[in-house]
This record gives sequence, structure tokens and C-alpha cells, in this order.
Amino acid sequence: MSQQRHGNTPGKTGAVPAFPDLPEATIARLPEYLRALHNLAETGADTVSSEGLAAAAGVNSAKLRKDLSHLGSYGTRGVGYDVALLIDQIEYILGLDQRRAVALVGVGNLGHALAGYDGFASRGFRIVALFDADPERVGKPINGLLVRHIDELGRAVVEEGITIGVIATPAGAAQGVADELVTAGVTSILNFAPCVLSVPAGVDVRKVDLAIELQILSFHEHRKASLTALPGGRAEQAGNQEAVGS
Amino acid sequence: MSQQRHGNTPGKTGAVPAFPDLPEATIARLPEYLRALHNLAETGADTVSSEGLAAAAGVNSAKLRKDLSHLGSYGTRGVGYDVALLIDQIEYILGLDQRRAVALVGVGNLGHALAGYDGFASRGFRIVALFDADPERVGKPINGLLVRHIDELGRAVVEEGITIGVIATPAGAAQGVADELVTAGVTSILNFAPCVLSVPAGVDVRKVDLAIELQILSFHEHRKASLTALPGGRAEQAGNQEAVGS
DNA sequence: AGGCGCTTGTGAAGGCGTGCACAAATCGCG
DNA sequence: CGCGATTTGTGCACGCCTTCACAAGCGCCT
Repeated sequence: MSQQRHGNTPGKTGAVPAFPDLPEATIARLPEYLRALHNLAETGADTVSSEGLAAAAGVNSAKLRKDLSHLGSYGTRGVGYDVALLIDQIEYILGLDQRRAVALVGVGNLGHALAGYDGFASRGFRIVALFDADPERVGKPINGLLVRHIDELGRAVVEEGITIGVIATPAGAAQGVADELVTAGVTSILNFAPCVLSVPAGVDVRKVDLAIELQILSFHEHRKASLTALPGGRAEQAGNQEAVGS
Repeated sequence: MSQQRHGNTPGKTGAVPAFPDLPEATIARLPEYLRALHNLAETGADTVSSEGLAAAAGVNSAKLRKDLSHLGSYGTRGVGYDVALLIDQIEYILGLDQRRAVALVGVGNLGHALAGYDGFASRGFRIVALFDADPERVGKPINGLLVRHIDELGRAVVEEGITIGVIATPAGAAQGVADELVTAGVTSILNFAPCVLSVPAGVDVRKVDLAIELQILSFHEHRKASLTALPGGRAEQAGNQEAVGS
């Protein structure tokens, strides 16, 4: 119902395109490396060792080396990685050299905050349009941008060259908005609504559910409490630093 | 630096505690199942098949059955799962039967929205205290709760029985806040600041970085664009619905 | 020029998670 | 009361990811 699983992995179409098909796990870590690299660049470092960068990104150094090797990275043995070069490499792979235009749908409590979030602009994204279904909100300016009615979405996507849509509506409205985004030509969706979206093949959906994160923490709290309460509980579990991202 | 990896998996301490050690991947999906179950309960359904629940949660039915079997779940062959019973089971496992007290640190742009987010209260959490370092913000009410100065954090944690802390400060302040939370006795942290936190063993950290999610989408956009531009690109990639969570 | 120390890149092994496919179990109906 | 339809629970195989350990390469110092 939600998503077909493309049961059979399609056999290689033959010629490998000029794009490295990186493991998903690696892709999910590249942004973290990128952030760490920007920090290092600000401190004036020219090169980093895999050990140093791994520490800054919170991962194992072997993992980092393997990740970077996947994208055919240029490091120098005995020296390390060139910070500036690596930044360019990763930004190119992530497609951040072009500042992507993003549409945000739903300017309620959470959406309002997202519209004003600095982190997007500073990391390669421009929120170029805000939408809402509530007439009360339409026309109001947020962070220098006017909220438009959702009916204008189709036109705006084409005019502004929008490729990514962010859904911050209530759960009940999310599927409808997703459908409209897809119809308008958006092929990547970031969904903050607590529900499963159904989209056609070729459209990527990532979901962020804030309550789920808390519930996972709650589980670990529950577990820790039940362990320390028990006699044999040696409480040897290490705090694990888990990051989101598939 | 960031976190030790407890290199050797500790040999079974002997008696397995009265707590199932579920795979992390399963734990991350339980909240999604729970949400789907609540939806089903509202529609008046008494039982669900694994197929039906899996569709509602956006996963494979086999995976769902295996997940539920891990927590020794009670389903009935030929019938399905008892919705109400399963809700209780999962809520117990996740430790949601007790409404956990949460402290939120940093009521800037994002923190303000989190403080007013309905989704927390409706899914088993109470934000009981807000903190900020900015005197300008201290004393102001947000959603019926007064913002306190961060210096009061230690006392509040004890008095209010807080076990989970949410960090929504700028990156530069996050590590300091994390240290204070840990000192105060908090053992679970949800970090929205774009940085790696270093915490002692026994403390769990989960990180949500909104920009990273967009960057991952950007990668897929970049990949799709380069594929469709190529001659051999059959564009048979299926839209993958990926959820956050380790 | 040669050797030494440091760091990358990677082959191999192990672990974890996923998904298939089927046996076991339960209900309902004739 | 027995049989068939339905659905759960799980053994098994496969693939991905992680981690270790080490050879290959690079720069520096003597």
C-alpha cells in the first residue's frame, strides 16, 4: 500500500553511470563529515588525519576512511586529507554547489520555526516559498517571505525551480500535500507529519518524527532503570551516541 | 574522543534480566507501530493482521511479525493481533506508561516551537521546564510555562524528576548544556544542535539535524538528475521511503 | 640518497538486519 | 467433529555494514 518494494533488485543496467552509487549509510554520514570539515577550516587547518576528522564527526576512523574511499577521495598517505579539497568533493557529491530551492508547506507551530531556521540557509538551501491552507495565515510575512495559499503551489514550484518540499502540516493533511507536491514535479520530500506517505516511484521521502526520537530515548531510560534495579545489573552498557538517518 | 565503543561485547552476565534486549532496528520501529495502532483503535478495529498493520506503518509484514515476536507478543494465528493489547505491550516496553518529564534547553527559534509542539504531550511526554541562558528570555511564559535561567537546571531536574533533556541551543553552547544535564542526573539527551556531543557511558544521545536530512535528499536529487540526463538511464529506481532512526 | 615514521586505502571476517517461505496453530463452517 | 482457510511465528539464506589488521605510499630528517 504505502510503497512498493521493487521486489527484484533490478539487474545492473549495464554501463555504470558517471555517478558513484555510494552505500546509503555512507551518504547519511557525509553531511556530518562536511560540518566537521567546515569547523576545521574555520580554525585554519589545512589538512586532517582520518583519526582527527573521525573524532570531530563522532565516528570510527576506519569507517571514515572507507566512506571517503568510496567517493574516490584524494587523501595523502602520511599526511591526511586536504580540508578544502574534501569540502568541495563532498559538496559536489551532495549536490550542494547549486543552492537548492525548497518549499515549506504548513506554517503552524513547527513550520513557523523551520521557516526561520538559520541552519538551512547556511548549509546550502534556500526556502523560497511558504504555503498554508489556512486563509488566516496566507499573506502574512515570515522571515521576509509571504505565506501563499496552497493552491499556488503548482505554479510556484515551476517558477522557482523547487525540487524539495518540506511538509510541516498536521498528519491529516500531509498525504494531500504530498500528492500536490508530486504532481507539481517535486521529487524529494522531507516529512515532519507523523504519518506514512505514499508516493510514486522516483520520489524520495525522508521522515522526521520528533516524538519518535523521544520514545526511543524513553525505551532506553526504561531499560536502564530496570537494569540498575536488578541485582545482577552491572550497568556496563555504554552510552551510545546514535544519530538519526537511515 | 566522543564515545567509547565498549569494544568487547560483554559476555552474558548470566541471568537474562526481565527485559528483552531488542535489536535497535526493532526499537526504532516500535513507535511507528504504536502510532499506527492508535489510529486503528480510533477507527474501532479490535484486531489487525500483520499485513494490515505493516501497511499502516509503512513496513514489510514479515519484518513486523519478526519485530513483534521479539517482544514475545501475543498474536492469534488465523486472527491477528489484539489492538488494545498490543498498544499496552508496546507502551510498556517503551516505558510510556509513566509520562516522562522532559526539560527543554534553549528557547530560540526552534526551541520555542518545540515547547509548543502538541505531539510531545499527546504521545506520553510532559515538557515540565524550559531553560535559556539569555536574560532577555528568562521569565517569559511560553505555552503556560515560564522560561527559567539555565543555572536552575540542576535543582529543577531533581525536583521535577526529569530524565530526558532536549537541547535546542546554538551549536557552541550545546556541549556545555549537555555537561550540565549529565551532572544534574539526566541520562537521555535529544540534541538538535548541529554538533557532536561527548557524554559519559550510560548516557544516551540521539541527534536530529534538520539540515542533514535536506542534504541527504539533495544527494538523491543530484543523483536522479545525473541519471536522467544520461542516455542509459532507465530511471527504474523506486522511491524509497526512508525513516530516520538508527 | 636512504631509511623511518606516519597515514591512507583496502582485503577479509564477522555481525546485524531483512525478506522469503513454510510449518504450526487457530477459527469457523459444514 | 473434521476440514479448510487464514494468519502467526520462525529457520534460513543473503546482502549490507562495520571493524580489524596490514600492505602500500608519502614526506621528512639525517
